[in-house]
Formats: sequence, C-alpha cells, structure tokens
Amino acid sequence: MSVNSIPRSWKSPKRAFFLSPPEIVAPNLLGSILGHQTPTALLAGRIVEVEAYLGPHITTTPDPAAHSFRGPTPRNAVMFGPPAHAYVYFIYGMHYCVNVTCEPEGMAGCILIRALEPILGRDQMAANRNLPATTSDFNLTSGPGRLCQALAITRPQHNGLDLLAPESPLRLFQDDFSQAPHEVTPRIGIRHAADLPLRFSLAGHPCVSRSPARPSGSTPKNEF
DNA sequence: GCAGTGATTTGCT
DNA sequence: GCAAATCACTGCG
Repeated sequence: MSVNSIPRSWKSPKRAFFLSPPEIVAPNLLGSILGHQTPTALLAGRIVEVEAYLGPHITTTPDPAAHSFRGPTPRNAVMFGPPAHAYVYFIYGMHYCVNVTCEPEGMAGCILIRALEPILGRDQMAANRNLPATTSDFNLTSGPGRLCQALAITRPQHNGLDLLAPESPLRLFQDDFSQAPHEVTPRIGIRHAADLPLRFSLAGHPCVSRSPARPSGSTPKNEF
C-alpha cells in the first residue's frame, strides 16, 4: 500500500499569519500546500491561484460578491469564526469550493483557493476526477470545483476544520518553495464588485485556471 | 456559446 | 409556509 506521509520539511504556518486582511494574506498563501489526509492516501497540491473576499466590516470597499456581505447565516457561519479554518460551500448543484478564513473572529475575511499544482497522490486525484492518470495538471486541479473533487473535499466532511491542527485531515503547510512573482487581477465568475483587483496568481504557472483578464489601462502587479 | 443541478436566501402571503 | 431568484462552476458543443 502506498500511503504518503507528510514530509518533514512541511511546516504549519503561524496562526498570526491569518490575522491580517484577506487581500494581505491571499498573495502570501501562493506557494503554500493544501493537504488532505484520506484513509488511503495523502493528497496534496501547491496553491497557485487565490481570490480574496472582504468581510462586511470593511465599509470603505464594500464587497457584495462575498458570501458574508449580508451578515452571518447558517451557511456562512464558519467565515465569522476563528482564522485559518476551512469554509466549504456547495454551488450550482454540483460543485464544492474551499476557502481559508482570515482576520480575527467576527470579521469574516476569506480566501478562495482557485487552483493547485498536484504534488502528492496525483493518481488518486485523477481517479477522484474520473480522468485518466495521463490527464494534464491543468485538467486535474485548475479551478475551485475541480480541485475540491480531486482532493475529495466536501462540505459535510470538511467545513469548519482547523487547517493548522495536527489532527485535522485537511491542513495547510509551507516549505522552502521560492515564490514566483504573482499577478493581481480582477476576480472571476462574479457579478458584483467584478472590478476589484483581488485575484492573485503565480505569473505564468500552467495550473492557473485561466489567462488573467487585467483591468484595462493598468499594470497587473500589486495594485490593491 | 449555454445547460445542468440543488442548496440557500429572500420576499412574498 | 411557499415560490422564486440567485449562485465565487464545469463540461460540452
């Protein structure tokens, strides 16, 4: 049997890292590793694309695209909880998406993980996606719904988990990965506040979900 | 380009 | 209580 174990070089980030606003945490999450320890395999991928969603306490830049915009509900309760927890939601009747909460409890900052580069358990990821092992990394984990299917992340099993707890099956790690320059562009697939530059991706990485549409007349670097 | 799919929320009685 | 609108997506044409 081939059960991968967590490499010794992978360290959990500090909780304090997640106390900052999502537009600050999000770019620093690029290059980190999301790992899911299933009963039979460790599935892990490097984060290459994220989006920040601002909590409703931010009145200078309202974010009506955020699930937290209208305040706490049963669905989004985890967003208003402590930082570095998983907020998993179900959308369009068939897809799960996974977010990382940030900011102190009550403030509902959130970061959507949009794309990964597969690192461990790639064959199992392909099986989870009902794709041949020969499929590309892009097909496997490029897109928020795809990566949840590949890593077998669901709301019933993973919503609300602490991503820094050693006993949690779903965890975040950092290693000595040297981060490539990142791009900052508008978020994808939303109706409201579609112009805010809150999408962060590793420039030119093949697993980034799509070619970033840059706001016209501006450079795509660090311009929040 | 657009159909599929169902949880969630909102806005009415 | 119930109906309708909404939705941070994916895969197929």
